[in-house]
Amino acid sequence: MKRAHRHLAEQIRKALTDLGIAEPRIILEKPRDPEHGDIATNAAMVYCKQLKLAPRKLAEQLTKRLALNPELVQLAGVAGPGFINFRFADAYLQTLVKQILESDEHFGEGKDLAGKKVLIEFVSANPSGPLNVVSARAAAVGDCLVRMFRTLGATCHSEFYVNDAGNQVKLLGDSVRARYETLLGNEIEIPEGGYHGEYIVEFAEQLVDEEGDKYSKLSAEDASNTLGLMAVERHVGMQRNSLERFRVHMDGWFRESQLRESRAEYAALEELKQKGTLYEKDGATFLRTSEFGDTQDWVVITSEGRPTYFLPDIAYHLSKFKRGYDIIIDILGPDHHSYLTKMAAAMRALGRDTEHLEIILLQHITLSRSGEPVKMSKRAGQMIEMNELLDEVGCDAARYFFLLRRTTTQLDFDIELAKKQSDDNPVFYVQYAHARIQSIFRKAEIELKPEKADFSLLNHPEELILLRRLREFEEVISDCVVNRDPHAMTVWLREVAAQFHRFYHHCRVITEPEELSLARLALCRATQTGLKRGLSLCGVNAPEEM
RNA sequence: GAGCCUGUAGCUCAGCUGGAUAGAGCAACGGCCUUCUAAGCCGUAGGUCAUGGGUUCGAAUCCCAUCGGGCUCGCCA
Repeated sequence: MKRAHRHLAEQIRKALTDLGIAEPRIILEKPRDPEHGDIATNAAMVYCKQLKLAPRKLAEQLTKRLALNPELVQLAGVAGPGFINFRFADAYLQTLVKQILESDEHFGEGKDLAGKKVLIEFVSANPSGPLNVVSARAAAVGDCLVRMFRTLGATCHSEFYVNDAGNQVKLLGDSVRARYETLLGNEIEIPEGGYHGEYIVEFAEQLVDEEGDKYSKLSAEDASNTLGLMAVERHVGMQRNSLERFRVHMDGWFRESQLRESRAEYAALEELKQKGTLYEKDGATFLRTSEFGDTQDWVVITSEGRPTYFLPDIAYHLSKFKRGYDIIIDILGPDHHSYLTKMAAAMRALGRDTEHLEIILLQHITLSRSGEPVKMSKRAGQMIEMNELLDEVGCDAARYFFLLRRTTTQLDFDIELAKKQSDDNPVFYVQYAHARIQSIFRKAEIELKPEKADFSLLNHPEELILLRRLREFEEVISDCVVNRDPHAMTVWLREVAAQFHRFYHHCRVITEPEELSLARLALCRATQTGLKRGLSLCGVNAPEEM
């Protein structure tokens, strides 16, 4: 669907070469003002100095040398400081309908990243409780990126890292045991830094109901260990369920405990030692991260001889490198920004090429109701669970809202707006366009026969604008993947929906003559395919009725 | 003190790998339903792109400084 662009680039390159420019770099862009055309090149401004010509003069000379295929693009003139503008041929745009109908559910698929292996790690919440809304944005963004990478042909693996080892599991076990014993009449305090959530109480109640005082008979340490591991499994299960409900499937659940069983963290430590990047100070072992781009060194083994969390994390990332991915992406919260330089430094210390390691710092969300902020505090246990959000606004609205902003900006999620079934709710606006198209098909008593349709009848300005939008779909996917940010898809969806509504208003679909109806029905189907595919990349349903 | 993100219309934000007269959605105001879903469409109004410098043919976009907002700087995870 880039035939016109390829053709233009080729012609401009040839013209520049003829004028004596060796290996010119051609930039084609979309003019901001559609009046100027569909495609523009700044080639004349870039190369005018080299050829000692005024930019407009060079532009004139270039246009004379272009042998354009009128079925694809037409010259729209030289304008401004020296832009050369082009316009798509109507015939070219009209053939897109046929292409989209033929691609159908594969519309947008490409091969740009064929053969590439990509790993995206996201959410990776601690198994200390159910998922809360803080993880939901990462789930939505991460999953969309996975879908988009795959659409461009990459092999993409989604992964959740489970911190099911170390100190916090002990704290979790102690917290469960405290609740459990208290229920049995033997009051025990929840330890400092322990977990106070209601879900711990529920778990303890369940244990008492089903297994009585079984765990009281164990030593305190054994009971804590056992209960801690049981709680971890329970929470991982809850988290998996929440994610599946959110239409997020993780291909892998990487367990820290397994890393530790194979003593991978010590293997990594040994490797660091061999590279001469470790040193002892005050009884602790430090990694010289400052020599590899960080502002300071970090402890990997405490003076008590325990690994810090950093060491297994290094081992985990080393495993990512060893698994042979071309692109490794971590999606983390903004509070982990120090992690970026820290982990990259550690990988460099191990001689790894960190060009392949990318960390997306996804900014926080705030919740509000009709503009009033909703207070959330992890400490005070006022954290809203992901399931509660899904209960209240549903999966479609939740996923779409989390994609509405760039990953680098904070996002305010208005719960009341997400629930509203009206035009100020962006997800309904787009879904409505899709449903509206379906209702046309319900009404039309003509069978869609694209092979017989005469697409040259689609020459109303609103039809041609709609076609221009649909043509952009592949570019939008590509932009999202390149920028590692799916939000542009929501912008495109809104624009396609808006243009469809405009078309709908100006052009009657079910009409006379029948040839025109057929062509317009085909355009409707193509639009519907675009909306459906775009929504699907966002993980949002495209309803046929609303 | 050091670092990361951010500042564009009344509100929420696009545009940021430099291009032409800075856009959209809400909210406001005025129109459009005997016709395929009015959950829609059309129009009006709304701007010191935080501020000051720099880079160049050209800066909301890149660089520097200043100011405002959010976050982080542990031998916790």
